[in-house]
Amino acid sequence: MKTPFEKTDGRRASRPSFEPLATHELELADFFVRMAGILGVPRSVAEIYSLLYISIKPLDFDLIQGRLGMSKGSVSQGLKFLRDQGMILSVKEKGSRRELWHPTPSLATSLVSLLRSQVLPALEQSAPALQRVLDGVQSDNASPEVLERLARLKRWNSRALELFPLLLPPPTEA
Amino acid sequence: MKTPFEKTDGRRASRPSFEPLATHELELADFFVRMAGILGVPRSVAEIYSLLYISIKPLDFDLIQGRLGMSKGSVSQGLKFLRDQGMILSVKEKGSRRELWHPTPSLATSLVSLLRSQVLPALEQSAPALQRVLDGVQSDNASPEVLERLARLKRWNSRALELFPLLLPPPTEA
DNA sequence: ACGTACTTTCATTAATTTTTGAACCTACGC
DNA sequence: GCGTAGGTTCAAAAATTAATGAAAGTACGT
Repeated sequence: MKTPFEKTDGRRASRPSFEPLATHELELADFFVRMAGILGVPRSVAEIYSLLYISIKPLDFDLIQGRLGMSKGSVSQGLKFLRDQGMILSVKEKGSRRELWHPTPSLATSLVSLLRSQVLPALEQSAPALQRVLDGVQSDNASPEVLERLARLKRWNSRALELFPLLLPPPTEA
Repeated sequence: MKTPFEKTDGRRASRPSFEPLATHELELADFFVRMAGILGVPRSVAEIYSLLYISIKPLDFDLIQGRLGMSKGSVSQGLKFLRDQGMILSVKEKGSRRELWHPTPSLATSLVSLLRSQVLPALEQSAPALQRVLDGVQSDNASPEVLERLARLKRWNSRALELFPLLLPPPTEA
């Protein structure tokens, strides 16, 4: 029987201990947490990304969990989110089934995909809705001012919808 | 003595009744709520703005509260938020101390101010933090790759910080 | 200058979001 | 093929954020 993480003093098999985060690691995490907050991404996800971002080598599940002191569930969900957004990639050492995670080369691309996934659906749903609002107002108590406001809103929405695919091409790259 | 809102049946002075929202009003509210959600602005605030946006004339506190069916506190805080962001303005009919609210002419300007208030503080705090992270990593276990990543991050941050005031001039206009 | 119409404040409650962890998969190395 | 390392799920708990409303200002019309 194998004790998975033998302490170096050899006294007893126990849960492995991980380095607590260093000052600069905490500070980078802060940065990512703040930025993520603006986009409504939970702190745990930002912390995971931050750790991978500042790490020399790809990191495995247990190390992430251990160093950040978070639950298995959070690590699993956080990695899933980052993976789905194309923000991280995994490699495997051969002979091990364990995945090792590292950030994708382009953070820019990642952020763009994140924005896209947040904003595009809202824009898309809005186009027909705004038209219906315009119709509703017209049959109602139409005032030139309000009509103009709403028309402008609709124009914006259309333009944004056209521009988006140009600025932020859908996932096609490594 | 004046009963401010006499019911039409004339039986008793009671709390006034307000029109429930029409379909197109609900739909516009939906739109604003969704957009606001992206920026982390609470639903109640978006609803208030939406109502003012689709209204022909400036609206008073009680009408907003009544038609949206929300508490005094929420209306007060919502109006405060929108006012602070420069998204709404008030007028007064003379002889009344009641404020009547309407959206500022430029929604573009408003949104920009909103973004500014969310993003700028984060960017500002980050600049020195990122420098400290770089220093920390250098003294630590410096790897060219990680250094490059962090340097790039810092460059981004600086550029964003420079660009922001150009794109989004601080509140100076009507 | 008073009284009250109108608004704000803020402690409490409600709603929502995030995290946890134990049970449950699943596929790989043996 | 079996046993388990490695990971996922998801219902429940914890944390965070938003809404409420009674009490407390404030300033305006008289």
